Amino acid sequence: MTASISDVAAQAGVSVATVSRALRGLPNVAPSTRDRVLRAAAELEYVADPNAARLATGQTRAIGMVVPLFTQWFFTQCVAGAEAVLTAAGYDVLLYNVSGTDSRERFLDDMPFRKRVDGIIVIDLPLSDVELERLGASGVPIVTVGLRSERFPSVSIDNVQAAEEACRHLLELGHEQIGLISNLPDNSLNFTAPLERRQGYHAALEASGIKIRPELDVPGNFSMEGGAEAVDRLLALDDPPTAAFAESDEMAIGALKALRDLGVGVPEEFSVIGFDDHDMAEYIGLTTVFQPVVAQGEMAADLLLEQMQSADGEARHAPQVVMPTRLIVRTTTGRHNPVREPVGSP
Amino acid sequence: MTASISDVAAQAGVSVATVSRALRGLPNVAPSTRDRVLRAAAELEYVADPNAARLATGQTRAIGMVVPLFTQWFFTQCVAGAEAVLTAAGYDVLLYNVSGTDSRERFLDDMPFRKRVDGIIVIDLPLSDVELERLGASGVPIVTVGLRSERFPSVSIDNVQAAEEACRHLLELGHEQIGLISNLPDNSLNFTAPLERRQGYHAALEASGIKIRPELDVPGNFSMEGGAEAVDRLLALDDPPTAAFAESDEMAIGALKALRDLGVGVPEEFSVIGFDDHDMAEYIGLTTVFQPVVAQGEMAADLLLEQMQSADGEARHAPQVVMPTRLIVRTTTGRHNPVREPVGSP
DNA sequence: CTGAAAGCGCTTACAG
DNA sequence: CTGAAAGCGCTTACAG
Repeated sequence: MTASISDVAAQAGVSVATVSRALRGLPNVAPSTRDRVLRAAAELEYVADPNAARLATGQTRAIGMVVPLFTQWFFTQCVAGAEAVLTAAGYDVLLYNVSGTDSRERFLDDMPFRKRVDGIIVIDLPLSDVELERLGASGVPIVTVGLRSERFPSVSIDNVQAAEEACRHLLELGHEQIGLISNLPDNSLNFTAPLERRQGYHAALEASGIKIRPELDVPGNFSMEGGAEAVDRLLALDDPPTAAFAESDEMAIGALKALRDLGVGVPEEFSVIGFDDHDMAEYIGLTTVFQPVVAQGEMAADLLLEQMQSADGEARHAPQVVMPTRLIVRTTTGRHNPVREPVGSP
Repeated sequence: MTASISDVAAQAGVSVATVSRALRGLPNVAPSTRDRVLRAAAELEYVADPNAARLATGQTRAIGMVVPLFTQWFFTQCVAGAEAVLTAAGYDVLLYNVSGTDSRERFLDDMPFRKRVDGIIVIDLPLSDVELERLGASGVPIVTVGLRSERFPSVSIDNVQAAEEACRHLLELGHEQIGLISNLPDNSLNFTAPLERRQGYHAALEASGIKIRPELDVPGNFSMEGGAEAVDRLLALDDPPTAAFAESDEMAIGALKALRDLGVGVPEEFSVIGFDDHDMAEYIGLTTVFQPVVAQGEMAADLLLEQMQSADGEARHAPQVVMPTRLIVRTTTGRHNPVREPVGSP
């Protein structure tokens, strides 16, 4: 029903080989025959069947983006960045939404991207060494974002240092009891970001000679709801903190809501700092640490394209790109102000 | 390098036809040979090349999602909904990000999805009748979300009525001068939602016998930034409104920020209502009108799957699903309170 | 500069 | 229940 290459060949009075060459802009086609072919193709509204081309060449001209839970802000932004450069380079982009531990297992077992794409970008999926090895054995070029490994090129940020900077900001404002709002209690998916950010939190406190109180480390599930619950928990403590570092802006926003509901003034009575610089952070006045998200996606796509070029042949080197972060102070953090202490206390 | 069907056939000692049947679970394969084939496939880590299957069957088992600007909340949620049902049904999902008028033209001209997918879901891309006809002529099943037409199945909401309800809420609170924060000044992409929501705004005011003041209708670009600018504009008016209806929550959030910066109390001095029930609306206390976004995506996927079933054959009927919305009152709207009027004025 | 032909890896009547 | 063979629509040496 729809035109194939032989229809075009017939219409133009040439062979299919010539049509193929002419349409793809290959050299060694007489200008006049190229014209004839182009005209015939246009008349027939011909589009080449990519599947036939894929079969013949072994290249799919498609790449897969694997993300856990792509409705989260970080992932959508990152995918958008990658998508833009991939599309510009003429690639189709396939979405693999790998959320939950079972779909994760299935993905790793089946590796459904094989023979479907020329490469994949894995965003923030934590992978053990043997899992990395398995993926690598599939033969498809991979770049990871968030996760660093020797095995594949990656793009990420320095979570430890960024988190440390966030906490130092709180310390400099005079806070000593600082809550940490982190991931799920079990971190069943084993994300690395929470681990590293926690490490930065510890480093900052220790550098200030402040004792770590484990009860100040509460789960926030990387969601707004979780952030709100975390605050409830922190403020129910006997000796509650005066500030909190939330490992994502979404959790910070949840925290802010809980504080509002509780009637706790921000930042007069409690300071909150987030992580990401979510689009909304500016509008909410949230102090946070900025990370370039779209740019990480773009960079990942660049790395993948590059890696696919040199896929066969020369020794693989796997560049590890670390992008800069920076503290952005807005209005949810302020000086520690022991207004609630009994007047006249030491 | 990677195993093909004939490798499996050799390993199992059967023909490729039998391998094909066995692996796809077709009937008429002896249990013992099926076992043998399965074992051989597992040993060789065989995966069928989908491109070959596509070529042979003419079915791609892939569907395309075309979205303008998918970093916006609405689109990501909607895509997530559709993606989940499509993936569950065994389809690959391709992303077509059609943002900007030029990429829109290119998309409509080339229809790059032809021969690549079995169907597409078009989210909120406004299309003229001739454009719809062109898309339809491509022969690929289509369902639209947001846009209603006789031509294709669609899922949408009643924007007019929903917007009317939002404005009625403001009117019932005593507001008479109500700003409308809408799309771009030119609406160059010709989205239908802003048109319909504006219509609802007009209807509500007219029903209350309130005169429409065109200067209260300001562009907000469906972004937070635009929402903030819109408020600046409204409050610079000689006779400023006391409330505003923003056609999206993102614009409403921008508006809220501008009001905060201006030191205008919400809702004591100014009320704001949004549209969408964005994930964050609850956390911000934003009064808004809820629309089911993920569910619209899911429904679109269901309709598409259904439509693809009956693609050839019986007369096409194009169901138009309209999903319910509802007002959610939170804390950004309140009674009109003419506190700023000079005391003792009539 | 151009064409005939093989081949990519599947699926699917058609026979048996 | 199974196999031989044609065919899907391209690309790519190989000849000329």
